[in-house]
Amino acid sequence: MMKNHKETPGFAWFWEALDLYLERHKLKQTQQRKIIVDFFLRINSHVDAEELHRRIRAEGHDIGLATIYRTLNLLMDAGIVEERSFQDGRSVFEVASPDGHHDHLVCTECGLVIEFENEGIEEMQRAVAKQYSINLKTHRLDLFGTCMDEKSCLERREKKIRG
Amino acid sequence: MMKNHKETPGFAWFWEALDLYLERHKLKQTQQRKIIVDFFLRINSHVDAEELHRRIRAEGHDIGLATIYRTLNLLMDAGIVEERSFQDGRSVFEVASPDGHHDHLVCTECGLVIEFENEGIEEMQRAVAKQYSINLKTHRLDLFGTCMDEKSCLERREKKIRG
DNA sequence: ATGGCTGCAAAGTGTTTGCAGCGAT
DNA sequence: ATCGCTGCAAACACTTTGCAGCCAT
Repeated sequence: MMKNHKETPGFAWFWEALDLYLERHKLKQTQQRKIIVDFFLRINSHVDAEELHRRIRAEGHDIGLATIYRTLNLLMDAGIVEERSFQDGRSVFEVASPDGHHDHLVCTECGLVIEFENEGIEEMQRAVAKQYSINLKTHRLDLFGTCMDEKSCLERREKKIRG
Repeated sequence: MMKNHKETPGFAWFWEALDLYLERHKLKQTQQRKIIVDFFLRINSHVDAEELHRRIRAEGHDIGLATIYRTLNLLMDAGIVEERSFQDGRSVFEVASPDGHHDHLVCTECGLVIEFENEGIEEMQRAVAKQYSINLKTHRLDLFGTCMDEKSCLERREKKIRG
């Protein structure tokens, strides 16, 4: 059973939601899915499909990139993963927060992503939409800048280059 | 000379900026560029490269899609056009507003794009960035919803389907 | 006549899909 | 024994690039 995973503490709800989704849709629990989800949760930050694939292969698992994409899409269908596109072309994926929407601060130097919520901004967005006669459904707010802490920023950048 | 265009009133500054850029970079003023810019300015809303190409061909001009892309990239290098990506995959282009940044309201039904500025939101963004120790450089805010005026929304949708 | 520009086709991205065989139920 | 799942390669959609000839300067 997928329920007997040993990794990714704190994400029991995620595994349970996945189990439920698979069961309801008569889908199967495979080794590949288990591994992909495990790695995804352990990284637990905004990863793209190829990065995830690379890390999984790096530990000796022979899983195809297509399967990574298929699994991420399945997790999105299950509503427990969300897709974002910060820099053009590449999508990154994150665990969906069950308690609502958040926006992102992205460091353009080191790639650090910080999630934040700000009710004040959201309220002003609703006002703007109303002003222009639009029924606001969703929004996307990304703030781009650079880390004030240059030391840790540089470290992250180097770590990324080294792979 | 490109200066002697008869179309796109109100965009003299755009043509002048383009002339200046071409001159400074020892680039040439060609028929194709003239036509592409003319169509782009006349559409004067958020178009993607293929849509622009389609409209230009529809009026009998034999210009390649690659040239459309190359010209749009040139206009971006010149700083008078900006690229946006609302719905994934496709980039849309708009005339850069010389007087600063603006954000977008997008109708997910008819594709209508409304530009707006809101200093209050921008100020709160700066506060958020500071709070998380990020030097804010730029941001991207897109509000997605549907038109309250369903009639004109439907009209735009139908017009789009008819081509 | 020089050297940038064009159209075409080919190559490049990131992502999806068809298929034959594999594996979970 | 089903029937979903996987890896692979091919297909996709959007964009860029190499090339031989064209055209603005």
